Amino acid sequence: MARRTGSPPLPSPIVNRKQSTSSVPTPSTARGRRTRSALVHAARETFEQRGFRDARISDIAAQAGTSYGVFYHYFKTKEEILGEIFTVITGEMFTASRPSVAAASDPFSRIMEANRAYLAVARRNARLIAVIEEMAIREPYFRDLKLQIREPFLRRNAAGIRSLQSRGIADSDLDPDLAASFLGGMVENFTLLWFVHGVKYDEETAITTLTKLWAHAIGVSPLSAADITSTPES
Amino acid sequence: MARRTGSPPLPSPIVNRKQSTSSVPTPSTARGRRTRSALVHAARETFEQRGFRDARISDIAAQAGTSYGVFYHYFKTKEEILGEIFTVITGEMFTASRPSVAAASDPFSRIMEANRAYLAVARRNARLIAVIEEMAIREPYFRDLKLQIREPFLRRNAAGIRSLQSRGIADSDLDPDLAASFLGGMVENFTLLWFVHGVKYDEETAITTLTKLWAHAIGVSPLSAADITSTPES
Amino acid sequence: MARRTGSPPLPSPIVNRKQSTSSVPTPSTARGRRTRSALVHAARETFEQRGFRDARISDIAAQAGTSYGVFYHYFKTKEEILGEIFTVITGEMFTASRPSVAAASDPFSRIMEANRAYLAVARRNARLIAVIEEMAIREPYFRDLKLQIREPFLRRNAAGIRSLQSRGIADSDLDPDLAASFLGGMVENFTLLWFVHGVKYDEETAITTLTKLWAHAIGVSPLSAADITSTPES
Amino acid sequence: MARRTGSPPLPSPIVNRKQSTSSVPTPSTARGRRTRSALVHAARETFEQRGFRDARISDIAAQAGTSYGVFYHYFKTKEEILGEIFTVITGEMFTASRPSVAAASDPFSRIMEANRAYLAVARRNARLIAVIEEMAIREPYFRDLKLQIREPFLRRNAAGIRSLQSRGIADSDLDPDLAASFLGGMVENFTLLWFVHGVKYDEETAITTLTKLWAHAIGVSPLSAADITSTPES
DNA sequence: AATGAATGAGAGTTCATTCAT
DNA sequence: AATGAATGAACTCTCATTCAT
Repeated sequence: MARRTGSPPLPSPIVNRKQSTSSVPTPSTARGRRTRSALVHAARETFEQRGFRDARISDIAAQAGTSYGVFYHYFKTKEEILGEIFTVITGEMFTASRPSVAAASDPFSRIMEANRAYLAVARRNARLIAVIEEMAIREPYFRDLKLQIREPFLRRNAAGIRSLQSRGIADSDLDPDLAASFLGGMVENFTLLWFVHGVKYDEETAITTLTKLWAHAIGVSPLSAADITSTPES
Repeated sequence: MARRTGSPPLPSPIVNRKQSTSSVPTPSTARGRRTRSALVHAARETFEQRGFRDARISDIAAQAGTSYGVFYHYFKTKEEILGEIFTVITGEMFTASRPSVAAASDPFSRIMEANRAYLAVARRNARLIAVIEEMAIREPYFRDLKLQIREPFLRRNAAGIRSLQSRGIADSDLDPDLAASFLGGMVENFTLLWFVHGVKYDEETAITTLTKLWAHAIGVSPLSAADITSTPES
Repeated sequence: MARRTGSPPLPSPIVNRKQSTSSVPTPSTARGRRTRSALVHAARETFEQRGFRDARISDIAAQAGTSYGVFYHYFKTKEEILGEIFTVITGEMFTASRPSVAAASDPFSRIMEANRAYLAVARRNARLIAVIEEMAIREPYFRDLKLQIREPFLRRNAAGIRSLQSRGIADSDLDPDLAASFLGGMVENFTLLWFVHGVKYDEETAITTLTKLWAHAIGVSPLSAADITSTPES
Repeated sequence: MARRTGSPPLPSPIVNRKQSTSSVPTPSTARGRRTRSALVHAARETFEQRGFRDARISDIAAQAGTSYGVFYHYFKTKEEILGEIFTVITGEMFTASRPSVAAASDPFSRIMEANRAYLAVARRNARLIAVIEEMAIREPYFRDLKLQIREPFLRRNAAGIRSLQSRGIADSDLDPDLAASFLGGMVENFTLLWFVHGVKYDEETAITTLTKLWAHAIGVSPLSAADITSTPES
C-alpha cells in the first residue's frame, strides 16, 4: 500500500522559508547615501538620548526625517547600525587621545597630558560609551565591543610603562600589562562618574590628583622625572 | 571633594514612579510574611539571572511559587522590590569587606587584606552589582543606589588615607577623598572585568599588583611602612 | 596579562534569553474555561471564513468577544489552536461517517450508504477541510494532519474491499489498499469540487453515479450482489 | 451535468483586482521583450519554490536579475503574471497528455496509456499545479483557473466514455460527464498525493491499479475490450 | 526602460497592571 | 490573602506599491 514518507519524490520538498531581508551597505544613488547617513546620525543621537534598549526604530527614523520602513532598507537590526557608529567612534577616540605635548617633556607631564587628552575625548563621547557600558553587562556582543575599544589604550599604556621601566624611571617590579589595565580602569571609572553619572569634580584638582596617583603608582615622581630626557613611549 | 548632584548633566530618561496603589509594607500574618519573603528571594534570583529589565513580574512570581497578582499586593513596582534587596546587600557588602587582619599589621598588608576582603564580597555579589551598574547608566534611581553603596567604602578608604597622611606614611599632598574615590574606582573597574565580563586573571598576581599600585599611589611602600605601628583606619 | 575568555568565572554566563510564554491548556476557573472555549469556537469560525493564513489573531479575539492579548494567554500560536480544533473534527468525522444501514443489506447499498454518510459529514466540515487542504500544500504540519485524517477512512474502506474479495464478490485482482486510497480520493476530490469550489451537482444523480463507479471499479454489481448475504465490512 | 457557478456558495474572500495603473502587454523593443520574458520565467521558478503567497515581488525581480520597480512596468499584480504563466501551462499539459499509443489498440490499453501520459505531464508540472490547488481554495480567480485547466481533460474523457458507450463497450447507464469528472478527480487526487505530498507509490502497480479501477468503473474489462476495433476518442 | 529609494498600513507578540472571584 | 484571567498600549518587522531620477 501507499506509504507516506518524509521526503517527496520531487527534487526538493515544498517548504516555505522566508529569507531574511538583506540590508544595503552602500547605496548606489546620492539620495540613498544621504538617507543612510541621516539614519546613522539620527541613530547616534537617539542612542545617546535614550540608550540602546529604549531607542525605538521609529525614534531613529523620525529623527532622520524618514519613514518607518526605510530603516529596514539599510539595516537589519539596531545592533547593525550601532556597529556602524562604533567603527567610527573607536578609531576617533584612540587617535584623538594621543597626548599633544612635545616628546621631550618629562614623564609626569606626559602622563598628565595623556590623561588630559583622554578625558577630553571621553567627555565628547561619554554618552555613547555609557551605552556600551550599559549593554556590555548582558550582551556578549557589547562586552566584546567594550573590550575591543579598551584594547589599544591598554597597549599604549603598557608600552609607555615598559619604556619607563627600561629606563629605570618606573618600578620594574610591576607587570606592565596589568598595571596598564588597572590604572586605565581607574581613569575609565572616573570618566563614568564624571561624565555619565554627573558627579561633580573640580577639573584641575581631579586631573592633577589622577595623574599623581597614576605616576606614583608606577613609581614615577615629579621630582625624579624632571631631570630625565625621555623618549616617546607610545 | 566630589559631590553628587541630584540631576545628572544628561537629560535623564523617563522614570515612572507610580504612587497610586498602596503596597503592604509589613504583612500582619505569618503566611503573609512568608509570601513576601519568598518574593524577595525569588526577585533576587530572577534579577541575577535575567537582569532587571528582562525580569518579568511573572518570572518572579513563578520563582516564588505564587500567583501573578500577589506581587502587587506587596510591591508597587519592580524598583521597589529591588530596593528591598539592596538594603540587605549594601549592609552585607560593607561589613563583610572589613579586613580581617590584625590591626597591628603594617599599612601595606592592611591594604592588601582590605582589597582581598573586598574582592571576595564583590565576587559573591557580582551579578547583582552588575544589575545596578547596568541600570545606573540611565535610571537616576539606580545611579543614586550605586553611589549610595559606594559611599561607605569611600569614607572608610578616605579615613584610612587621612590616618596614614597624619602619621607621615602617606603622601600628604593628596586630597584623601579624591584619592579614595579614584583608587576605589580602580578596584571597582577591575571587579567588573573579572567577575562580570569574564576577563581571566591570575588571582594572586592581580591582587598583589592592585595593592602595589594602590599603596605606591598614596606613597606607601612595603619597606617604609613595615616598621610603623598603625592605628585602625576604619 | 589579562586575557578575555568566552566563559566568565561566574557559574554561568550572563545572557538574557527570553523564555517562550507558556500557554494554558486547561484553565482552572470556570471563567477561564469559558473564555478558552469561546476562543476555540471563534477560531473555527474565523478559519472557515478567512482561511488559516488570513485569519488574524485579532479576528479570533474579536469573534470571541475578548481582548487581543487573551489569546496568548491560552495559545502560543495559531497552529496550536487549530490543532485543538482538529482533534475534535477528526474523531467526529470518522464516527459520523459510519453507514447507518442495516448490516444485512447488499454490498451495493452499503457502498451507497457509506458514500451518503461520508458526503453528509464532509458537507458539514467542508470549510475546515478546505483549510487543511490549502495548508497541506506547503506546510508539512498540515500535510501530516491531512494524511492522518484520511488514514482511518482508508483502513475502513480497505477492510471492506478485502471482505468483499474474500467472499468472491469483489475483484480479488486488486490491491485493496491502493483501491481504497484511489477510490477514497475520487470521493474526496468530488467533495472538494462540490462543497468548496461550489461546482453544482444534482445530489441523487451524483451519489448514484459515484456509487456505481466505485462498485463497478472493484467488481461489485447491483445485480450480482443483491442475492448475497453480507457481513459487516467495517 | 456539473455546472461551474460564477459565485461560490461560500462567502468569497476579498480579491483585489486593481485596474488603476496600466501595464505594458507587449514591449516594443527587443530588450523590453527579454526583460518581460525573464520576469515570467523567474516568476515561475519563484512560485514553484515559495508558493504564490510567499513569493515576493522582490524575489521574482531578484531571480530575473532586474530591479524591483521594473516588475510594475510589465505587470499590475502577482495574479497577472501568474495568469501569463498558466496560459502556457494549460495548453502544454493538454497536448502533452495525449496518449501516444496507436489508435487501433484496445480500450483498456488506451486508458492505461492516457493515464500514463497524464501522470508524466502532471509530474513535470506538479509544483505549479500545487500552487493553483492551494490558491483555488480561497481565491475565485484561482478556482476558475483550476476548473478551466480541468475542463479540456474532462471533455476528452467524457467523449471517450461516450464513444465506448455508443459501441456497447462501456456501461451506457452512466452519465459520461459525471463519470469523466469523478474518475478524472480520482487521478488528480492521486497525483496530488504522489507528486506534491510525497506519498510513495510503486509506479507500475499504481498505474495498473488506477487503470483497472477506471476501466471497470465504466464497464470496460481487459478481456471484453481486446477484440474490438476502437475509434479515436479524443 | 530601468533603477532602487521611500512609504506606511498591518500583523504579531509581550507584559505590566488591574480586577473579579 | 491569594488567584489567575483580562486588558491593551507599545513595539517590531514585512512588503506591495509608488515615484523621483
